[in-house]
Amino acid sequence: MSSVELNELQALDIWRRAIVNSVRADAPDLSARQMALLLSVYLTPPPHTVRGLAQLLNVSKPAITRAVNRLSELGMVRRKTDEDDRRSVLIQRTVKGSVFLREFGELIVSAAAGETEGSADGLPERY
Amino acid sequence: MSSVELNELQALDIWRRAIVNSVRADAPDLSARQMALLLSVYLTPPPHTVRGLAQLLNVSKPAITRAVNRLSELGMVRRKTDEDDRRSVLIQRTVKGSVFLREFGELIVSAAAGETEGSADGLPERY
DNA sequence: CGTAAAAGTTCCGTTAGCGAAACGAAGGGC
DNA sequence: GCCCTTCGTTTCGCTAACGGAACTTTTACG
Repeated sequence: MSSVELNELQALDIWRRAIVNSVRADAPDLSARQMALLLSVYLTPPPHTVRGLAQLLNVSKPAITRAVNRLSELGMVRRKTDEDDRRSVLIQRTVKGSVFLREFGELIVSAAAGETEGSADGLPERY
Repeated sequence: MSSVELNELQALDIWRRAIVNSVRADAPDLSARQMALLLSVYLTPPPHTVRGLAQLLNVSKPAITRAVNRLSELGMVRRKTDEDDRRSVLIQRTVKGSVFLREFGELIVSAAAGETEGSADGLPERY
């Protein structure tokens, strides 16, 4: 089961509901880069290094360093030097980050659930 | 048809694919606030005022002004003073914003399409 | 009118982020 | 040991964004 069929408008509207609710709830105002990094760390298999993430996101290494700074200030990610190659820094998950993403996932799910039933609140036909 | 059933992990993974591809494609690095504003302007019925958006997103009016500044520099949104109440400024859609969101919608749709088929590239079971 | 309210912007000091270049620390080859 | 590469961070000058107070313009109300 669990088929995932969407047209663009539905998809965008789900995205809108989720992100609007997240902003309303006063969640940290993460940039697209920061969010992409966070999700990559949590949803793709480790290890995650600065250079790997820079390559994955097609962004400079300093940009990754800064995003990791921000996310680790928020406690959503943690640095650990790789003992097998002490030049490398491993970006690791934290409990706080897991909690944040779980809640964010719930936000998306309920946004998607609200989307199809009735499609209540007058969306425009075009955009 | 077009049932939208998701569990949290699927939802987050779709979100990840979409946002990672967007970042990789060198799309403007919008913050959550900016994205929420953009989507609200395009997907909910007008009129959209600074005041209304501030209330919708639960942020201050200056924060909206700044987000509109950024988005209008990018050409994705336009200001128009309301002739019926010249204190108000209407935030309007633009062609460029429509194009951006259409592409972004396609990104989500293909992220969702790639999600279920095979679920190929080893996601971790937990997060 | 005249004063109050509302709407949006601008100012203030501060903080975060940018790309490019340079840097120190660690590893690999020989 | 030595050199060269790799890895991540730091520095540089600069731009964007922050919250909050103050301000301008416009409207509403006596």
